[in-house]
Amino acid sequence: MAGKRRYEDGCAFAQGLDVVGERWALLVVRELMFGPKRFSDLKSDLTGIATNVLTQRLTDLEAAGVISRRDLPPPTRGRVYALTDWGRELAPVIEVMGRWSARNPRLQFGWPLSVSAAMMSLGSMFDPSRAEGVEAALQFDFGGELFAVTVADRRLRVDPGRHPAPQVTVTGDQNELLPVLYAGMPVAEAEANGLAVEGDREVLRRFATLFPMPDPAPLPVTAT
Amino acid sequence: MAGKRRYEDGCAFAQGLDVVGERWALLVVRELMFGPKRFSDLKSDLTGIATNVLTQRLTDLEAAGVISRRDLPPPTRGRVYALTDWGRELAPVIEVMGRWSARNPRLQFGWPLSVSAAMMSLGSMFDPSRAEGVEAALQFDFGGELFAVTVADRRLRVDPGRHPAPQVTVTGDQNELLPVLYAGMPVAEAEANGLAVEGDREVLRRFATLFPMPDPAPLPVTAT
DNA sequence: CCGAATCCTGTCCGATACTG
DNA sequence: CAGTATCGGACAGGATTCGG
Repeated sequence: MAGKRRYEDGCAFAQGLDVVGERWALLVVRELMFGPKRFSDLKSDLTGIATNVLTQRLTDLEAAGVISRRDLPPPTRGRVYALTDWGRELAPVIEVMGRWSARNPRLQFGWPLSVSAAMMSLGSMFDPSRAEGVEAALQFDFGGELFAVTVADRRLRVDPGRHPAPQVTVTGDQNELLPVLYAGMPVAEAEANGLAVEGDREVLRRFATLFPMPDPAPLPVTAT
Repeated sequence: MAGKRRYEDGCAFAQGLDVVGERWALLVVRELMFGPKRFSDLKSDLTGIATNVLTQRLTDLEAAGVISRRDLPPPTRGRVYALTDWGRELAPVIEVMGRWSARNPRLQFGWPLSVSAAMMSLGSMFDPSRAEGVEAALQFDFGGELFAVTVADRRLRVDPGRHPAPQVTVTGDQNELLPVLYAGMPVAEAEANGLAVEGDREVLRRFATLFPMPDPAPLPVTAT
């Protein structure tokens, strides 16, 4: 419940911060972006979140209309949390802010990304102007979570589930793939690191050129 | 300073939240979007912020490279805070999130908007598809803060300062103009409320059709 | 075992008073 | 004008416990 600390500001943006501006809230949304999850999945994907905080966020986000909870039918007992249509419309917010954050001069590359974070980052970093004439159909399998990724008509699609006709299939840990996309690591090196690539490696290599990293912003002139 | 509570998440988006995800941070950025401001201006435009919190945010945002502080040359004693180039790139983040928030089913219209909030909302709500063939040149004067607003080539520009050749000039309180843009209030009614309109009222009337309000998202099925 | 409620502790926020 | 000092209270973080 909570005493609901709010900005009393007529600005819709500020009222949006009242809904999803609290700590962890947008990360919960990010984790649900590709489909419903259970409490324990959220807890393990959001490393560091406390159970009571997660409970609180789920309660608040449901009350606001951003997510909904559903009880699973037997035999799979349990409940899952899913974005509402309105909640799913936060995807551009996450993508645009992710793109801004890519210029963070203090960006850290050491920490791992969750599967959802890695897949959302594709939409953030995709550059349509580089996709002229590119057609690609990829399937990713990150520990059993499948994604169908398609580039066509200068657009990128990232859908949960199996791809009907992939040209290349990538299986392994998402954190082994990301250096190929964002740091120019050769595909062969990622394979040596444990990533399994089946099919047309050239499609993956070409795909990896569509996600340019922007230059980092300047650090402040720390007069400390 | 401070023990800097951080998500230790490799996701650039999450690291962006580490920079501008704290309470009030993005509202400070919003207030600086059209030019530098002094501490006391920020304090009065952000109704409800405590001075120590504002100090803390300005310190943190400067350390992160989002804003910079400059001491004014004599005779105007004092210092001002300005966005860095990287900080200015947060404009799309605020606009996209503002657009999402416009569908908030609990959106409150009672509270006033600051001048910067009102001007940022134009960029959020502008619909290019409605601006086909529209050319408009407006000047707004909100208590001495001037803005040059231009629609041309299906694009909207909102710049601080005087417009070189306005077709219509609006003077008064920004909160008297907004119902004309977002709630279909007739220009004449806003004038009766105290807004001063000089020049071609038809330009303003046409301008007001470019900012459609989306349907609110459904409220959750409160099964309390 | 999953989802959540309940401690307790530490940090951050909010409001006001005060100072260079 | 531009902050600092102070303090109560709200919220986050972590561990433990409870109910289905």
